[in-house]
Amino acid sequence: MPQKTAPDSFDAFQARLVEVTENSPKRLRQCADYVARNADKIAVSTVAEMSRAAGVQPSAFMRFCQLMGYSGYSQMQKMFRENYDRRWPDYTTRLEKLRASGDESPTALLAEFVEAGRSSLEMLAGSLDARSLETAVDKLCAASLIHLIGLSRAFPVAAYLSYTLEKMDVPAILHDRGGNLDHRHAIGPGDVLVAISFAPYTEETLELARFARDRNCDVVAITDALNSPLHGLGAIALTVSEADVGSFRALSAPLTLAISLAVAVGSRRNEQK
Amino acid sequence: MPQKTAPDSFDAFQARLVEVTENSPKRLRQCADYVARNADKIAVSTVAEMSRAAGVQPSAFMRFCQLMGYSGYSQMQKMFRENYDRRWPDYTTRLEKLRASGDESPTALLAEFVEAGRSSLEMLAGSLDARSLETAVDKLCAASLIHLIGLSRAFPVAAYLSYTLEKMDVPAILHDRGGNLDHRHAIGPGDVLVAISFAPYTEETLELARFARDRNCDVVAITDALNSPLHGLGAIALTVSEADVGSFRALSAPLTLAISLAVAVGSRRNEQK
DNA sequence: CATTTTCTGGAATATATATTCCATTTTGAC
DNA sequence: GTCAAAATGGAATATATATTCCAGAAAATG
Repeated sequence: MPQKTAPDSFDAFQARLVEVTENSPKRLRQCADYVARNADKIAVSTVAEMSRAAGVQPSAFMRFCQLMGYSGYSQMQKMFRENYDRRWPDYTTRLEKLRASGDESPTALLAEFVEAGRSSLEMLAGSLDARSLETAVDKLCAASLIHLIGLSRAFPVAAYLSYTLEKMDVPAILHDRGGNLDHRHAIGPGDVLVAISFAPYTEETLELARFARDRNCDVVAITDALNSPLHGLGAIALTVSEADVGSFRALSAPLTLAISLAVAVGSRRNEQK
Repeated sequence: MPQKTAPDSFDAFQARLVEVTENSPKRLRQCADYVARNADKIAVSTVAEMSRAAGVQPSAFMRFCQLMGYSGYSQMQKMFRENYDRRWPDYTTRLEKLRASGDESPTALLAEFVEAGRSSLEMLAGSLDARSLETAVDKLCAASLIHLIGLSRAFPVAAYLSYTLEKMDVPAILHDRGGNLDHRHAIGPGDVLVAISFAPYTEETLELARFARDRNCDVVAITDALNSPLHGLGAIALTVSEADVGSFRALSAPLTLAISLAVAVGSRRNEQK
């Protein structure tokens, strides 16, 4: 099986990995998938550690190494140790370099956004009100149907919530205005609306939130500032601010909040069943 | 002398190293000097290799380790391997621990996702290939029309790209499969496709990428692992991996990459006008 | 459904590597 | 220069780790 010559560069390794993944039995593919995500760990880990992390037996991992064209784990690891040098420089120096390379370059820009994202996440962890989060989870667990709305810049957050909830078998509907169709009358008693909006606040989102409130449905708001109009509706507000680069903002913090919310709700609901 | 507790951080290690160097016999100092210059090699080398490189016997190197406060080379190496990469103790096991300890509160979960997001961003800055990013920006600046596709979990990223590009007056179309309508024949010569997909890779995304390639359009791929099928298409690949919590992943890193890309393209195009 | 082939897990073994030990050499003090 | 103390190198041993092997399970084939 391991007729081909062993990949001796990172690129060759990558190419072979793609081939291998295509049609391989379950365990081998598990190895390939794990390795694809964690290739850098090979240099400093034992087969035992790698196989455990990949969720397979050491012997299965050995077979994977052979499939990749190596005589065994040791030979594969050797390749990584030899190429290990400057491939993954440490974060701080890398970031400085990225920034130094001129304001307008894409890498400098990336460095800025990475920094902004990191500090936004820090703020999120530090300042989100734990009690509001608890309440939001409680309400969403009790809901018969969860409605989601988020337009313009907030749309990716709403879409991701929709994806995650569906994956966890939690009934949820995304009001995405596709075809300019309205589904507001699907909002019934016992339902909860999650409304997501950042400045400048989309009127349609606010309006749906008002509609839900008038029908005595709870509203959970994911928004960006204390003066957001969503606060005025008596919504359970989760406030999350995102640092900006120039006038642009990534969505790291709101998305992280969203997935935490979804997973918390999903796992609690599935336990109750 | 080696009664002190073993240094468990790089700084502590360094401090101890200085002490040790001061008044030590010849061979031990040789070890200290070599290690001072090549500390990073410890994680991936054996005692034999280290001692040979330092010009001493393995046994001398062992004595050096003990002088440093460790029980032996293995313990010292362990410290370096653990600090080698900050995302180590992987999140799956941490979540298991968290669950085992009964702390299943949404706040704890949020903390996990925040941590995962922060380290993903760190990885993004540390490992993204600057040249690929440059090439991607060049191609996208030259494109007459930019096509975007990303389905399932990748959809929020595609949607956000679409939003940002439009805001910056860059002509772009999101192939979102709404109404199950296809728009592939809108892809013309001189256009570029940005295909976004994460495991498990969506067949429709791959297919559109193949279609674009067959029409001689460049494809920029935002994907998550080395074995992504998008690599096989000769696409300009931007690989970004996201740490997971349990089996869930937020999108902080891919989204940050996406907005950097969009802003870089947008501002360069607007300059050129 | 029976039969062959492939795949899998775990235990047994081989190998590499770390670690200790001790005879010999060097160093420093008187 | 002699003696004691410290340092050194290399061989012997212990330990960790990789690797192989095989019996049983699962899939594929006819």
